[in-house]
Order: sequence, then C-alpha cells, then structure tokens
Amino acid sequence: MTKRATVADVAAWAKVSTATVSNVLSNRSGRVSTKTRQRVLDAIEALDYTYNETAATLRSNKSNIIGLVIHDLSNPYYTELIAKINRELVKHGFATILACSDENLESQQSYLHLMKRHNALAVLLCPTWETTAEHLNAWRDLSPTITFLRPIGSHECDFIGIDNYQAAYDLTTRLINDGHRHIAFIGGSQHSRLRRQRLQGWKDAHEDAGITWNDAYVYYCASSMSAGAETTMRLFQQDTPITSLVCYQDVVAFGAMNALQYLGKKVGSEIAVTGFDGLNDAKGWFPSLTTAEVQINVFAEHIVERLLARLNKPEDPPSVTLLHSHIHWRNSSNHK
Amino acid sequence: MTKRATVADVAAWAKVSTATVSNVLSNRSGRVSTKTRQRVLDAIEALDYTYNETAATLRSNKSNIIGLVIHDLSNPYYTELIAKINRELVKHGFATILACSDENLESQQSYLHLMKRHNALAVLLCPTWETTAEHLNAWRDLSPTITFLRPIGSHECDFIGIDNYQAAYDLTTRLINDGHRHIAFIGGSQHSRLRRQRLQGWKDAHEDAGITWNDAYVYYCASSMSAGAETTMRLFQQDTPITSLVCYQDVVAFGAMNALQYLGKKVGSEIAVTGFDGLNDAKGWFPSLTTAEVQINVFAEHIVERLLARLNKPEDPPSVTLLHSHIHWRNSSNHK
DNA sequence: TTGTAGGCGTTATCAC
DNA sequence: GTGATAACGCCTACAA
Repeated sequence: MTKRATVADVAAWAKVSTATVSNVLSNRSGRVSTKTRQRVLDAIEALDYTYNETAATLRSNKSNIIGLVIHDLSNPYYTELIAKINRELVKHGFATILACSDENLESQQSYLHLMKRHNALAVLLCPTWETTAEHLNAWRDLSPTITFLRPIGSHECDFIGIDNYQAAYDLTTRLINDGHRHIAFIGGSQHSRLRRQRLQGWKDAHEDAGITWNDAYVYYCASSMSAGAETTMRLFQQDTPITSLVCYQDVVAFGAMNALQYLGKKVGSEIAVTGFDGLNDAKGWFPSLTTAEVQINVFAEHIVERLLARLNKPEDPPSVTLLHSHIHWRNSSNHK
Repeated sequence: MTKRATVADVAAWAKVSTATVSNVLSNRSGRVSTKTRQRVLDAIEALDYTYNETAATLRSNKSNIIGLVIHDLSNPYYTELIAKINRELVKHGFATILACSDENLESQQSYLHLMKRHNALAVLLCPTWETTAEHLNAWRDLSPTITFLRPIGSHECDFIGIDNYQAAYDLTTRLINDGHRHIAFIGGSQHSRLRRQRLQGWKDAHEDAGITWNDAYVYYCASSMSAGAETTMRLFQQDTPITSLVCYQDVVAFGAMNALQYLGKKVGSEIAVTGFDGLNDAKGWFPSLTTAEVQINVFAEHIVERLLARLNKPEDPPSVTLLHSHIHWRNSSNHK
C-alpha cells in the first residue's frame, strides 16, 4: 500500500509549481501554456495521481457533494426518481450522499445535519409530512435546499412538484363521461397533502358533473401493491355498486387489478382502474394501466436544473414549479 | 450567512485548547475531566458548532464515507437492499455515497474512481457481469471492497451471496413431487451467473428425479413485471403442456401471474408459479407467491458486518459467505 | 488533565 | 505564465 501521489509529487515530476498543477487540474483556461499543461498531464499519468476532493473541499470551502434526502425507498416511483436524479447529478460532476428518513422527522433532521457536517453543496429533499419551513431554516443559508414532490407549507423554499389536482380531476371527469357513477378513490395516508390534492380533484370532478360523491367510496391504504390488493379485495368481496377505481398511485393500482382479476372481474370492461405515476410497468401490464404521468426523467431534470440555477443565484427568490401530468388512456379504463 | 464556528472558536469560548475540544468531540474516554467536558459541550451548543468531516478526513486520512455501487436501481429487490444497507451504515456512523452503474463496466469503474477521489473508507459493490478481479485491484488496497450478490470470478474479494443453486433445486423438486412434469424456467439475462446457478438447480432437480428437462422451456426476460408478463403471455397464447413456472425473480413472477390471470388461468390450482427474492409484496399478492427468500435485512446486516470485520482486519484472507434461502410455500404453487 | 505546534493536500493570493 | 507561501479546520504527538 504505497502512498497516494499528491499535487506536490506531480509538480516535482513535471518540474513546475503546485499552483500550476492546480491550474491544470481545475482547467483554468489560459493560465497554463499548452506545453506545460501536457507535462503536468504526463506526470499525473506517470504517478497515477488521484485528485483529493477532501482537501479541495476544505481549502475552497466548496464541495461537490449533493445531499439527497428522501422519505421512502420502498416505492418504485421514488427509486426510479432517485436513480434519474443521481444520473443527472453525476453528469454535472456531483456525488450524491443518500439518506432515507422513513417518514421520520427526527431522522430527516439528523440527516440534514449529516449533510452539513459533510459540507454538502446543496440538499435535494423530499420532506416528511411534518416538516415546516422552520425545520429547514437551520441549513438553508449554508446549503441551498430544493424540495420536491411534497410541498412544505410555505414558499420560502424552492419546490418542484406535480399538478395533482388537475390530473385527478381529469381522470375522474373522463370516467364520469364514460358513464361511471360509482367511482372509488383508493390509497394514500391521512397525512399526505398530495392525497388531499388528488382527492379534491376527484371530488370537484363529481360536483362539476352534478354528481354527489360518496365519502364511503374513499379508502386509505399503504403505498404498496399488497396494500392495494387487500383494500380492493375487502371492497369487492361484498356486493358493491362501484364500477371504477381511481388509485392514488400506480403500485396501488397494480394491487387493485390483481385483486380484481383474482375475483374473476374483468379489469377495463367490467371495472375501470386508473393510477398515478407512470411507472415503467404500467404500459406492459395486462390490461395496460391508465395513469397520470410526469415522466420521471423530465421531473429529475427539472429538479437538477433548479439546483443549478439556485447555485448560480443564491439570492433569487424561491421558485415553485408545478409540472403538468400527461394522462395515458389505456385498456384498464376501457374507453369508448 | 455568518461563518461556521470551528474548534478554535469553541476552544476560545470554553477557555481550553483545541486539543481538549478535539478530545471531547471524539469521545476519548478519560482524557477530559467531566467539568471541562461540560464547558466544551456548552460552547458547542452556544456557538452552534458543527463538526467538519472534511477537515477531519483530510487530517486523519480516514473518512466515514462508504461507497455503495450497484448495477441497477429499477428492481425493487435491489432498492430494498440498498435501503437496508443504508440504514445499517447510518447506525454505525457512516455516510453513503450512492452510484448506479446501470450494468455498464465503464461507469462502474468511473464510480470507483469517484469513491477514491472522495477517500471512501470502503466500497460495497454489486458488480457488473464483466467485472473481474483485475478491475478491482486498482482500489482494493486503498479502500477495501466488499462484493455482494454477484460473485466476480475469483476469490480475491470478500463476497456475500445467496445459495441460488440449492433454492432452485428445492423449488423444482417440490414441483416435481407435486406431479408437475412440464416446468418452465423464466427470466434473467444471458450474462447472469446467478441465473446459471438457479437454472442448474432446475436442471439437476429434473435429472435427479429421472425426468428429462426441456430446453424449449427455458426463457430469458428482463427483470421487470412487464417483461415477465409479456413472456408468459407469449408462452400461453398458444397451446402448451406447461403446468408450472419457476421464475428467476419475484418481479418476473408477479408479471407471470398477471398474464395468467388475464388469460383466465387459475394461478395455483391450474398453473403453479414460484419466485425468488422474498419481496414484501409476495405474501400479500393474490394468490400469495411461493418464493425463495433470504431476508433482505439479514442480508444487509451480513454485508455490513463483513465490512466492519474487514476494516478491523485488513490483512485477513478474503471471506466468502453464502446465505441459505428459506422457501415460503404459498398458494401460487398450491401444494397438497 | 491540558496546551503547543505542525501538518494533512489542496487552492487563493500575491509576487515575479 | 509561473512560482512561493499562506491558509482551510481538524488531529495528534509531545511537552507541560
């Protein structure tokens, strides 16, 4: 285990100063002659030099680490999203420190503290529901924080989200126009603001069509296929007039379809099912799932663009972006 | 944005030296009197001091960052696993830099390089199939590397894996004993060594039972529910004598069950389906999925334990651990 | 038990 | 264009 070469070693080999090596390393244009530059590059090659981010961060007070703090890693929607965000960040030369709060405010705060200890350049945060602006104030001035998916109650933070209300409204309206009169809403937890937005779309679509919605058709369930399946099973094991399900998430919809098929009901023609998220598997399911999608890579790009903009202009007022969903009408809702 | 307090500031406030502050910070037992210690803690509180990991890493040449490099973040099995590993690492005071190679050797190598730049204390790696021992030699002496799930061809690296052969053998044998004679094997890619192990178990179970296995019953498919569904659909759209499916992964099994139900076949009684992984959703599916499981949190614990052991004894010979699967016999394979 | 002082590897600031 | 030198914030002998 020989010691790692340093800029000093490289400088000695190339017969230049450490400052010159540093200039080459950070690609400072014009500061170094082509010839010197090449000699330095040769030295780096010859000595198998590896840049030390730690030292650079300490000296320049500027790391290239982005903290990514999310509340859940068991839902494929979130994991697809962090995979894309990660890829975007790498493209821009950043490294990602990952942390999962498991919907626990205390862990989230301790992870934010961790990011501070590591001098994270910025934090991308999908906050727990209890999070308020005050919880973030402690870090915000040191590391800009971009929130996504889940809004905190205030406008003091950059935020990138989805037009939950509109998408749910559109989905429900279409089902009503197709003749459905008993439409259940399935999924989400009581604390979820997203759920409230989607549920409101569902309610308003009813009211605007002159139909009274039924509170007994609204169900909570965890964000998993099995939870969706179990909830749907309970619903249809007894007689019910329900003819369609607006599911809070695609995973819940998958579970719902599984339960319906198990009960021998035809999804699409007999019972319509819709989802939310646009997971990769939605299209290839049998029947293919109607779902409200914001393309995950588009979403990830927006988040990282917002991050870059914020780094460039720390003093700009916070920005709120709502991305519009595209609804893919597929066989699970069997439209005429 | 006032400047962050440093040990020097804390020392000044508490009227002690920086060395004493450092001793308090690193909890060096007995080096500091209770009284002094408390004054330092008060100073930390009063100045809102935050430890600077970067400076500590530079000075001590020992970071608390663990690199986690994985080949895929779209399969729930892997995401559940990294979630658990992440949690374990946090417990031990580590931070995780995450990277996803997307089954691309070049990206993997560049991520390993990234970990080196950041002075990662160690790397946990689920390698791409092309990875050989040579690819890892460049880092191994600097940062110990623990491989998991996928073996590289040599024994130069710590490895934690699963007894793929045995589990597949047991699953298939049970199906044969239940009377199945036409058992398909579905899923996995051609490069996958895991798949080869599981397939070998499938083959040997046939041979040991005196049954000739049929190459036409072996199918490749991508690791997703839709791919599993599509493959199964193609299989059963025509007449086939197949009565059971040994699926390479749970996600493939979910897709297979979806296709079968869509075709009106009863999973369990008519067609038996088995999976591999023990995903959370396997139990709550309708019908519940028979699957070979190594509990993901147990797996994660083993990986992190191995990591700690390696950090304690860098010179110990590499160790290979194979974890035994437990097969959950459930309704999807409807045994008598 | 506490303090002093030097250095980890890089970058910033000046000179030249 | 290039070089000397002083930081960045912390750790760790060693001295007191």
